[in-house]
Amino acid sequence: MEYTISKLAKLANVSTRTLRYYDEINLLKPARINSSGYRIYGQNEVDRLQQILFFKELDVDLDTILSIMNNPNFDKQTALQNHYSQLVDERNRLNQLIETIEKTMKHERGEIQMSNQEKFEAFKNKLVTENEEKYGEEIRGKYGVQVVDASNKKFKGMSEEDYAALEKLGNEILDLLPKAVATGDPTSDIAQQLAAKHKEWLTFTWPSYSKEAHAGLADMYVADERFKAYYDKAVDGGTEFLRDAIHIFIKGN
Amino acid sequence: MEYTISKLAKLANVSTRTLRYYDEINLLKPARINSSGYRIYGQNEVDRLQQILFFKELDVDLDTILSIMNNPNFDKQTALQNHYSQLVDERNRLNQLIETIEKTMKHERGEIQMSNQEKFEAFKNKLVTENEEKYGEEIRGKYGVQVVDASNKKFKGMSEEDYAALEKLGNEILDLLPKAVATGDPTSDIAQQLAAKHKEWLTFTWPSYSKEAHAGLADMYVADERFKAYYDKAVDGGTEFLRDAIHIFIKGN
DNA sequence: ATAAAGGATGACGTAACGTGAATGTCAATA
DNA sequence: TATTGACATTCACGTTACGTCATCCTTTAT
Repeated sequence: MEYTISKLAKLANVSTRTLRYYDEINLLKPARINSSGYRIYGQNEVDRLQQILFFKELDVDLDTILSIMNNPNFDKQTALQNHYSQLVDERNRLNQLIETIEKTMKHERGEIQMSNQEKFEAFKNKLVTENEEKYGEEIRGKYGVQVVDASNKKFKGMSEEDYAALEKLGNEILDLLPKAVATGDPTSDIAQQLAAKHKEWLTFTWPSYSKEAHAGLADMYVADERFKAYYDKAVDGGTEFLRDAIHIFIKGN
Repeated sequence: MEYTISKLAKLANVSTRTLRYYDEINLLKPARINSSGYRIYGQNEVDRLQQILFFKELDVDLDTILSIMNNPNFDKQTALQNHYSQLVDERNRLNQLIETIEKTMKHERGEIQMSNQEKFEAFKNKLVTENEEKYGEEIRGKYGVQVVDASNKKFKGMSEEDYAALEKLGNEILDLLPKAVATGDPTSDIAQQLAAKHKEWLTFTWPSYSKEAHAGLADMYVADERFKAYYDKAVDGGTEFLRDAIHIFIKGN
């Protein structure tokens, strides 16, 4: 059986360019050249190509393959051994890399976690501070001056306008809350408006808004007497209602 | 702290060519160029280079590193994830290769084993043939004509001179054996000379001499009545003595 | 007869530098 | 002060294993 270059290429699943290149570097010469200058390959060449591709599979470079195939006394066993060691080394290197990346990713996730945690704590402290400003000494006595001062510092970055807008939003929420509770339905338009406004208010100081965090905060309102007092002061049962409205809100958005 | 190109190169353990290349592809520009056209790097550049090298460690290509470093909103976590998957894939590929090589090596060792086994069988047959020539019909009856003929063919490659030399060695061994036995000591000089000569004789027809094979052959002499008869004919207890001498010989050589 | 398919030979491009060659600059020494 | 050696600069070619044109020739099918 004789093969033209493209027949052989298809047979072995390589490109014709590859075969011409192998010819060029004397790795695989055609059996003969016909009268039109076409490369013609025979069975020997097919076998040799199979051998070449076998070594290539093993990531042996062509130069080495050339040595292997041209030197009959070439110690194939030793060559394989060497290549084997290289591959194992390479695998070890990869394992190292993979481990490093795993650590890095874990570390970064940890940082994000920590940083979110930190932000959350700071945020909580800030709310405490605000409440404190409104309700005075009794809270300060409970949580100490240091915590409050530290949290104040963390949020000093805000501009006057931002702060004013934030205040406005806060007041709008307090205005809206009794009206929403009056509907008795957390899914009502006005209740959902309330939740939306709360989100707006929240994103003002919380850079990375997420539904989970929003829901968590809503739950925290109910669980923490200080916040409960703040919202319940506007209307009785206001905190629970706000929480329910928020939970419904995040499911629909 | 400012660094010239070679200072930074040494610090980061890269070549100056690498730094010039990074400059060329805008991956790492020097902080400034001094009046003589020298590249001057500062602390920022050191840090950036560390980052670059970190990614390089992870086998990220320079083009991607450039994107990562130039785009501050680049999602590092996702990038690492992607790269991580690639590395794992690559490791899987390597595992495949390693497994294939292991199989191949085992297979080839198997072939060598088999071929050695075959040679051993053939060798044994040859000795039988020689004995047969000396002791005639009774052995031929035991082992059949076919085996003998087949083994004869296998060893026809030997030249006249080789064969003569081999015969001479064989006779020398038979001459030496009674004298060695007379000393009563397998560690004696003459016994060890005997063993050495036996090795010489053996390597004549056995291309791949090994201590283990030599010892194995010695044991076989004692276990196989035909060989035992051959050596014991020269001197009583000669076979066992030869075996002991050989065992001692291979330990000292 | 003509067109499509397949063959051949250049020759450039790739990634990340290594390795000169030719030339300029700086600090120290005879 | 002149020189030397270390260090700097910019070309520019080489490396691997082909991919991808461009240009031209041969075979096969219609």
